[in-house]
Formats: sequence, C-alpha cells, structure tokens
Amino acid sequence: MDDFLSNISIKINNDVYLKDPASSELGKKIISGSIDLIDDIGYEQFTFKKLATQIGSTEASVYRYFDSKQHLLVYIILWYWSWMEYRLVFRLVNIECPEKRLEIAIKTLTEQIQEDSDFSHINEIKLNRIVISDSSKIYFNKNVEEENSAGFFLKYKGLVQRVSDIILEIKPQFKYPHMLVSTIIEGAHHQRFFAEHLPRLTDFIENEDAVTSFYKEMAFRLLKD
Amino acid sequence: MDDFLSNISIKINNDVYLKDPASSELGKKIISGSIDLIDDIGYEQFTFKKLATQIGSTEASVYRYFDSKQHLLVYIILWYWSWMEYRLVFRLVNIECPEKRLEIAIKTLTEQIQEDSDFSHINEIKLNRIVISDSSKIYFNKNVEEENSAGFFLKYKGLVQRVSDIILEIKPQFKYPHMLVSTIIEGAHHQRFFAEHLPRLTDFIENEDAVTSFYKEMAFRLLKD
DNA sequence: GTTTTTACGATAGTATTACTATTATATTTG
DNA sequence: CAAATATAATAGTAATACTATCGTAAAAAC
Repeated sequence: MDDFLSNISIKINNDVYLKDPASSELGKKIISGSIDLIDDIGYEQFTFKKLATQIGSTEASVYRYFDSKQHLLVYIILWYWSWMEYRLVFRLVNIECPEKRLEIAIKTLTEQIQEDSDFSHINEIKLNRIVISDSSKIYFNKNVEEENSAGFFLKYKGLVQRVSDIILEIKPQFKYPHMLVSTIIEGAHHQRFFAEHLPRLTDFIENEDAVTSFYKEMAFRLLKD
Repeated sequence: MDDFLSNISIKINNDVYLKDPASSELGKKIISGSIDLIDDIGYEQFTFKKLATQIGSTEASVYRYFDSKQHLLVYIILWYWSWMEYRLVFRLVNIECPEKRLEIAIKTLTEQIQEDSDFSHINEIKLNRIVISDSSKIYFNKNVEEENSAGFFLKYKGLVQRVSDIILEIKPQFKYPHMLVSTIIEGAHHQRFFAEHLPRLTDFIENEDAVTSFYKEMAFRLLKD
C-alpha cells in the first residue's frame, strides 16, 4: 500500500486494553510479538509469559496493557477489521456501479492476504492466518453478551452493514443481506483453513482462486431476480 | 424418532477415548453430564473436576475415559455427526428425485433441533447448541493435522461427501460441491448463533426459518444452469 | 533544574487447571 | 471362591492466569 498510509494509525475501542499499546514501544512490541507467537504456536498455547520472554519483557508488564489474552486477541482482530474496512473503502472510491462495488467488496473480504503491506509494525499475512483460525473464538463463548455490550463487535458489524448496503442497492427486496455478507466472510475463512488442513471439505480449481470465485458466483446468483 | 431406534447405538472412533463411555453407566453419565455442563457454563470453563462433582464421581475416574477435555469434546461432536448422518439417511429413504433429496438434506443440516429425540441418554437440543458454539474448536488449533490423521473428522467429511454427491447428481459440472456443503453447514451454525447473540449479523423473517430458507435458496440458485 | 509522575523490570505469590500416580474397596467374571 | 476389573479417595506436580510490591530510570511538570 502507498507510503503515505504509514502515517495513518488505526484506533481501537479503548475498553479492550488497559493501556493503549499504540502509545509506546513496548506496546507495539506486545502487538507484533503476539501476532508472531500466536501464528507460530497457536492461540491455545500462547501465554503472556512466553510472549514476555520472546519480546524481552516481563509478564507483569504485558498485564499492564491487557488484562487477559482473550482481550489481546480481541484487540488484534479489531485492528484487522479496521484495516479491512480501510482497504475496502479505499478500493471502492470513485466506483459507481453497485455490481462492480460488490464484486470488489467480495474480493477484498475473501482473498488471501499475500504480502505485508508495510502499513505498520503489524504483519498482515500472519494476522490474516490468526483471524482465519481464531477470530470466531472471541464470540463463541459465554462472554459474548458482555463483550457485545462493550462494543467489541461494532467494527465487524459496521463492515457487514456496509456491504449489506451495496447488496440492497442491487436488489432492494433481498431478504438476507446480512446473512449473505456474514456467510461470505466466515465462509471464506473456513474454506481457506480447509484448503490448508482439511482439503476434503473444500474444492480446488487450477489457476484460479476457488474461494473468491465461489462466493462471487453465490452472491450474484442470489441477487438475480 | 421411532421407539425401535433406541436400540441402535452409535459407535465412535475408538482413538478418541481411553475406555468406551458407551460401555458403562459411569461412561454414559460422563457423556450426558458433559453435555449438560458444557451447555451450561461453556467449553472454556468446563473442567473434569467440575464434571466429576456434578455427576458424583471423581476427576481421576473421568480421566480413565478421556485423556483430555478436547478429546471428550471431539467424542460428543463425533456422536452428533453420526446421529446427523443417521437422521439424514433415514429421511432420504425412498426419495428418488435429487432436487427433493437435496432439499431434505439442507433442511436436516440447517434446522434447529427442537426436541430431544429420546434416541439415547443424550440431550440433542443441548448437544446442538454445543456443536454450534464449539465444534470449530476441534479443528481451529495446532493439532488439526494430528487429529485428522487419527480419523477424527472422517464422519464429518463423509457427511459432506454424501451431500456433495446429491449436488453432483443435479449438476455434474458444478465446480464447488464440497465448498457449498461445508458453507451451508458451518454457515447455518453461525447464523443460529448470531440470531441468538449478535442479531445485526443476520436477518429475521416473520413466521419463517430464515436460516434454512436462505441456504436452500442459495444452493438451488447455484445449481441452476 | 529539581520534583513528581509514569513506565517498566524484577521478583514473589496465589488459585486453578490439567493432568499422573497410588491405594483401598466394591463388583463382576471365570 | 479366586481373580480380574472398575471406581472412589487421596495426593501430588507443572503450568497457567493472574495480582501485588518494590526499585529505578526516564519523561513531564513545575
């Protein structure tokens, strides 16, 4: 992504952290170190102690930024969705045709992140893998209601709403715009994971990104009259 | 479900348990007790100690059946998919028309389980809620490859294959049969969860099961030529 | 330019979790 | 009746998920 973007920083809901990790060097190391470590050993094996060792700090210092690893995960996933929304808005600038807009949106939401955008200290390729494997863990638990009240899912909902609006432009009487969008986003995550680890649950097409093609075809067929 | 079915028992891959829980009273109490407790407090808060207290046994005794709570979760989810396949096969008996078969399959896989079928000591309503919230946790971790080699996902893959075959009967040149089926299954789980906890991510239609309707429409539109 | 705040590292400590091991007793099977 | 098996009871361990205290260095405020 263009150079000037490195000056733009992404702000995250402050209920999720105790001290803003974007506000200090240690904070940034906590974030980039977590992304490296979670991608490496998995969220379940990840602990603040291991993270502290890796970044040359202490457990207690990490706890000054986040009160649990769950909240740290929420933070990095929120960051991801903010980044995604930014990318999406950027790509849609000056595109008028709603069909074209939807096509771009689906591609943006379902494609595999191939390169680190140098947008920040965050490695987006690793982050994308974490989002695929772990993002559902932030809501598939008994604290959903509470986290929802704290606004942890607003970014995600906003993104779903944004794409739903394009859908309703194309077909105003369509009854399932949110379902369609959340099915595409979550579905693409699943299919990427299956392609890597459980290939019998998905399909491959040579020289083509089958995931993006599938969800595009799905959406446009659903929106025909 | 018909009475005579209570004589049919579901056999689960024996790599998942140390001692077959179907073989003893304690084993059955472990399974039905886990389903109650996980549904009640959530998988993350669930421990063998709490389970033992609830069923009036001891932690060590539970460990003689399962070497970890992860494996116990795999067991109950495997049981669910076996039960689901059974239900599906049963409902498809004597139905010839592939379109009708697919419609029944989608309804079976996406509908909400409304009543305990008395099929066994297992409460299928609670089990269905657990599958919705927790089934992805059995593969979204760093042990997938290992668990896959142990055959933990064979039942699920078999079910996906079974429905894919129906799809290919309807449209042999369709490129994404497995993707479509796994999208429907996982998508329906997500939508049920969203409807309950994050309603802005889904849609509601009065006097209609929007989830089943949506995935039916999706499938049939994709299979038109 | 000193005081005061703050940020962090170092260290210690706790309750809980996820197990393993041992023994005693009750029940089933041969 | 003997032998095998299943379970309850108990103890113990390493790791996890935190909380608390303290000293010091650097940054901010006065």
